[in-house]
Amino acid sequence: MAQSKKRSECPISCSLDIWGDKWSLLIIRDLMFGNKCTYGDFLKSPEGIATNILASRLQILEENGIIEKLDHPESKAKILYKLTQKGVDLLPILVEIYVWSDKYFTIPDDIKATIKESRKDKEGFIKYMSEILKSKMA
Amino acid sequence: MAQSKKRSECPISCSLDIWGDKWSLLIIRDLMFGNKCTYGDFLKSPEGIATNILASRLQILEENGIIEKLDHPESKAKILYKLTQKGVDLLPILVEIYVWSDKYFTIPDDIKATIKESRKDKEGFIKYMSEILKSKMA
DNA sequence: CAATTCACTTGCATTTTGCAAGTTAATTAT
DNA sequence: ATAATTAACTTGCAAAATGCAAGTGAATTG
Repeated sequence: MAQSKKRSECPISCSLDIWGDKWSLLIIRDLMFGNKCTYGDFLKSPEGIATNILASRLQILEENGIIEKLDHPESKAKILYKLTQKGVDLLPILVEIYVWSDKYFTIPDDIKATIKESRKDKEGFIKYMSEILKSKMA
Repeated sequence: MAQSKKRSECPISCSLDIWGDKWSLLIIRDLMFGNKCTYGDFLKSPEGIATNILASRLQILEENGIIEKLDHPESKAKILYKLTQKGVDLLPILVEIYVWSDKYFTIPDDIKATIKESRKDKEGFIKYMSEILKSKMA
């Protein structure tokens, strides 16, 4: 089920082999900014990912070391998904996607404010967010 | 054939609706860094995109204002594809993908050198590359 | 003016996606 | 204690997207 084989040695291509689809970065977005960390959380996102697709993406992301599965502190029935450092390091990419979107799309106001924030001091924002995400990392 | 409808108002989601697949960013990479600008050029890239997929992606990218089609100065049989400003503005995203890849993949040496370059002065590199790309813009 | 190049298009098999309906273990409600 | 609910998946199947090979037609080259 893993990402079968890479198409070339190109870093862009290798990256897309892992998370270059319509869903993976949304899961990562949810983990980064959405305060979501369970299977059920991801299902609730407005895009409406199908359950089987979610399971398959989570597996690929885990196999590639972007996320990991942990026991949920509240319940044995739940699984806690979290970003690894490799996953957290995708943050600058997501930030640049936000910045690009901000230039070319109409963006919901709350997100727009955060983007504006991040643009003022991109490095600072990324460091700040990374710290928050790391602190969530058990 | 256009990107039918957006899944949510989220900028990440809207962005992925346009170029969130395994091929679009490779075409954009070729236009940015590969000195490629024709249909035949894109076909020659090592990943081996199928002709019908290439046609479909080019159409979607054009419909979304990322690229445009121009008469090729050398021949009426050729079409010149180029990035619009909206396309050029994807550069920071590509750069961050390179930077991430550099940390987690083994990267071909020539690309590695350019990434190292870009990391030294990210803003400068992006400005410099943008100028080059703009100058290619007829 | 015949062969080649260029940018596609078409047909079809394979793969992936999307949807609905399970399944199983853990938890909560009675 | 047990019944209903929740959580994280899995399964089956239809629909859509992808990949491959073989065209097509206009422009260009030999």
